[in-house]
Amino acid sequence: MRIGELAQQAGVTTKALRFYERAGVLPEPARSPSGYRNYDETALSRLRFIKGAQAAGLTLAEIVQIVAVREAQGPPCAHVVALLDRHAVDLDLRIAGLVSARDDVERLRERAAELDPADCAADGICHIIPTKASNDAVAAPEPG
Amino acid sequence: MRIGELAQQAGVTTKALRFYERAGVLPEPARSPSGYRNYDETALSRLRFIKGAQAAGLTLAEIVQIVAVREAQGPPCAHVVALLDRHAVDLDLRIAGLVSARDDVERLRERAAELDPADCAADGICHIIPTKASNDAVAAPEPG
DNA sequence: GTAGACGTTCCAGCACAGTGGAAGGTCAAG
DNA sequence: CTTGACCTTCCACTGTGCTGGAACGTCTAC
Repeated sequence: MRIGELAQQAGVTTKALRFYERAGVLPEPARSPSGYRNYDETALSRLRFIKGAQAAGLTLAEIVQIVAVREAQGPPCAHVVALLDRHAVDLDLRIAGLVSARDDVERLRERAAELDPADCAADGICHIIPTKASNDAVAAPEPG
Repeated sequence: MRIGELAQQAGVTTKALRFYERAGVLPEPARSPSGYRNYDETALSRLRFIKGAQAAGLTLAEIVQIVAVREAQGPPCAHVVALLDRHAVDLDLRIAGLVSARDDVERLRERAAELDPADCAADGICHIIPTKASNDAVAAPEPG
């Protein structure tokens, strides 16, 4: 199976396949005498695994790890669960960060509604955006 | 005011200051005869604005826009509000994406608890990760 | 024999906000 | 006069997952 055929069946580009090979997630295939890559069936199931793992949010580096564990010591399930756990924590952190950022933006928009553009001093560029001096006004909108 | 002094007062590195200048968020300062940058007071308030805008999640490119609008047509409040709106939408999208990814990971962990590593076939690498053929098992865990 | 559709390699770039380092100029103090 | 702290410029690199293109080889069909 040539690279273009595999690419089509797997729904990726040939560029991506060569990239996967260099990244170590896809094993180096056999070559024809003229140097063309010659893939077998296992390449397709490997690619399916890669896509599934990516859909689960794993990076290529992590997929390399999983494949290595599988090849070194059999079923990598424990490793995969640990990876998923770490990702869950990471996702929670990032979600919390984004939610907090979203809240900040919301507060800024409320602040904007109360301010008059005419009061906007030139050296502050825009009075909607709090500078360090007035930062606590955003962190605690209603101190009293 | 020399660059090191400004950097210290603003709480950034001199590298960052030169980077801001090249990015266009910080205006080019006057130079001493020997080529040293010579900042005035406005640089500090500009930096405070930059930090505030970054804290609000705006990119340097957007900050450049805001500054340009301010200098071209006065208070950029409407522009800033539009930017904040766009960021709110963007944040919502990204939060939704991450939450969905988090749910996927959670489902995968539940699936892992039900599976026995002994059943893990080699060509799938790890049966916790669903391949395309069994994808709907994850999308709809309880079809019936 | 030649056109065109494939294949190969390597190098560069994207977005983002900087950081690190090299090679050299400047300034104040001792 | 020299040391050391500071300044200047420019180029490369970080992380992530590819993509685009150049320059060239190969295979198939007409």
